[in-house]
Amino acid sequence: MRSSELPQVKALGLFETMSDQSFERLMQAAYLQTFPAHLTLIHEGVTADFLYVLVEGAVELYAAANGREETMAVVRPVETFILAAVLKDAVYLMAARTIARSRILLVPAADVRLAFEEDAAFARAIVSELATRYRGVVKEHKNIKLRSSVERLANRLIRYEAEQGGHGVLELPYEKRILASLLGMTPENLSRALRTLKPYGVLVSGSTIRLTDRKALETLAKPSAFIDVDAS
Amino acid sequence: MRSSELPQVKALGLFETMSDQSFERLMQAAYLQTFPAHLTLIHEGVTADFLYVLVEGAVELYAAANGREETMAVVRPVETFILAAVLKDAVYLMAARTIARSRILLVPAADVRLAFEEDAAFARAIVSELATRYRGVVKEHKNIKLRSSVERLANRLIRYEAEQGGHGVLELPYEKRILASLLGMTPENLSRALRTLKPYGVLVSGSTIRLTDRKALETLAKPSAFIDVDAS
DNA sequence: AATCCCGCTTGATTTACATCAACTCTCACC
DNA sequence: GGTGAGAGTTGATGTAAATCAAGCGGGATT
Repeated sequence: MRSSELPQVKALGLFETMSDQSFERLMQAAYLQTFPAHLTLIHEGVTADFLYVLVEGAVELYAAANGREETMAVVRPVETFILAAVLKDAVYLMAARTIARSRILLVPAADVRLAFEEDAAFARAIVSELATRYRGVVKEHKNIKLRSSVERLANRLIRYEAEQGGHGVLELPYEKRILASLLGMTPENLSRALRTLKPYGVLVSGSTIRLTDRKALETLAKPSAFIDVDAS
Repeated sequence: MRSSELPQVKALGLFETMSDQSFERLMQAAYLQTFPAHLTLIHEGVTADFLYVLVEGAVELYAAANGREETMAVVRPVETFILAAVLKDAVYLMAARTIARSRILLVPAADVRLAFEEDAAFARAIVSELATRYRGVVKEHKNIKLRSSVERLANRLIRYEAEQGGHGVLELPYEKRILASLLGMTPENLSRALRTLKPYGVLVSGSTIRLTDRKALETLAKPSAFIDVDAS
């Protein structure tokens, strides 16, 4: 694999500390591929053959049961996904599909496990990454169990606004129906929840949202470092 | 630390492959302590100073926000808890309290991180453990997002019955109010949910439950290897 | 420009679950 | 052996959110 995206991949927390040699070898086994939007990349229950690195685009991780389907997470570039299944040589617990046209690096699972054995720095990075992801899911789980849907939405808006520069404006990074599912609600309810937030200074115009009263919104949302913050 | 429980601890997936020397050193830094029931061991938001190994008893992991409090998991012997926080040298995301009188091994976090650096087998075991835990939370998250409370209860009963030998009888391993919170419902609703399961052969007598119609119960519960099974 | 499609919104209704309140039962404790 | 506290149950009621059903509006297709 040769490409201009390589430096971005190497810059990822997971890869940046590993030796250049190991990284080189790992990348030689990898494929960079472009997928159209709305293509299913991974099916639930299939053995994990690749570690995926999303270089460009957007990918939705989802799960289905009982005829229902819910979005579990949305992956944005540059980020890896389904690391745990690869390490355990197990079956994917979530399915994945592209939201938009995406450039994705596919690293064979066996090579990842080999590099883990041979490069101590990579092993350390993997542990750090896994622990962070673990904590991320725990936070998401707390989010669902402890907050109402309006509170979840409010906190999500606050987070997006901060990620996008903190200028009081935010752009929803994907369709509202996906956001709704991610927040554990129906599209209809997301629509209503946004209107509920209007008195708290949330002005919606399509996928652009302005927050004009942070104080009020935060009073409602009660953001918490133990639920909302991404890092560590 | 010297005690008759040491072999049980060494037998844990996390420790069994590590060198005797590293294990010895780790245990020398550790304390074995007995705590009474209903004692809070860990507060949310405090820096992780110890890796905990529950040797005997039962521990509830819970989280609070918005004046609400929910059980996130129940730890049973012999098992470790809050490994991710220890590895990241971060703050606990969940609080912990004993459900019953418990014997707990406290391993200083710094020693765990040191052993991780020095013992490659231990590093491997940690990755495996973390990945398994990660997948466990993902499953729990799917459980909450994709199933109704009655379905969650039905699957939980099926799981307990299997764990306890598959003889059609199971003992609830802790109080119903904790089970209710773990399943994301109120105690009142757990009570009612158990009654709605009566036509499916669920006979309740205190904390003892008999399952007399597995077929019917499974038809309702639709257990899934990607949500319910513990291993990998 | 007309048409279709699909995401989104809005309103009406239903449903699952929480809350509130009262009562029973068990068990620890004096 | 009586008393009180807390777990569990049951019933009545309230509420958040899902479902059902139209309709709107913007973008792609022809």
